[in-house]
Amino acid sequence: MRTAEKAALNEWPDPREGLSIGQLENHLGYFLRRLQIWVFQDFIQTLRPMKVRPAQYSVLLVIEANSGRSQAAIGQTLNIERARLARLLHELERRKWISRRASAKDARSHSLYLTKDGEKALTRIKSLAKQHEAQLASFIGPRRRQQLLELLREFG
Amino acid sequence: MRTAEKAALNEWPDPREGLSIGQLENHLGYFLRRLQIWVFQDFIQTLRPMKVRPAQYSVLLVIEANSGRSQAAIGQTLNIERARLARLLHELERRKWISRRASAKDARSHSLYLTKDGEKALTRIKSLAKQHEAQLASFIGPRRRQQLLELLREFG
DNA sequence: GCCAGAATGTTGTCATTGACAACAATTGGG
DNA sequence: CCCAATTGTTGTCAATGACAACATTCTGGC
Repeated sequence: MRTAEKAALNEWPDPREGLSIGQLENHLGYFLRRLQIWVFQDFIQTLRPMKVRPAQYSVLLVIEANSGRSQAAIGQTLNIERARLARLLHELERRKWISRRASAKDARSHSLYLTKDGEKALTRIKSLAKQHEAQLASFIGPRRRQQLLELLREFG
Repeated sequence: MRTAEKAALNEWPDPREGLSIGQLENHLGYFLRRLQIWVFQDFIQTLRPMKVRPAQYSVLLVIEANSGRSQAAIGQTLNIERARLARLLHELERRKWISRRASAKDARSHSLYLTKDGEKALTRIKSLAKQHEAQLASFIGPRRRQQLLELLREFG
């Protein structure tokens, strides 16, 4: 029997801290969350010079890739609720990284754009994000990172 | 070029909502978080009859697997901060699922045990958790679930 | 063209979570 | 014995998700 199978059947107490995690061993959500927390904390640390958090970063990238779209469209793409996105955008606007113009087609909605400042900031931000992704690769192994990415990408 | 590679290079706009997620396509953390949110929401929904949330569930399983250990030990195992764990345990104690006794060895610490009620509840809870895990497998595919579990387990 | 219902963005509120600090009681090393 | 560290508790703050109410605007059926 291989190592992974033994662990899956929980034949060993996990030696870490001397405590076993019991049947958590078989819950994908547990491990998913642990890694996700590690990744986000590393992201936040690495991007600290620009004071950008993951949600803000995702909004900036989606605006960059879809210039002029509405808040509703951005929010649906990222699964960010209207109210929360409105407040996120206020902050990005306060920092002069994005601008919102009244849409020509629909007076209810705002078209979102990166400003020149925003583009400049995003260049630096992407460079830090790249560094973060490299740290992640070195933590979990570049090959495993790639495998995980491919397995997960199909549910975006 | 294969589909995954095309997507990785962002040659297509993602047709969902008509918007592209831009360079998020290459961020493991983004996909990790999306799936993690799906998993936790399904867990919370499925366990609603018992009103148990993921953190509570993980604490119950670890106490079950490590009867009599201290809050500090449980907290370190699950990466739950002291203050938060204290409040989690108050709630579980209020529901009469766990008991805390003064430790014989160290008067500062509390030994944690499941009560009879707790064991009974945990049986039902585990059955719902099993149902949740089956739903997850049918959502992402049993094979992919197993692959992800094995890839992630090495960082518990 | 008109009106009811839907969509859009804004603001307010609430519950959960993570992080941190302060504190009392207790332990352990020197 | 004394001082630093540990344990558990409580309080506070910031970030987040969820939800409701609201004004404005659009859309579809008539």
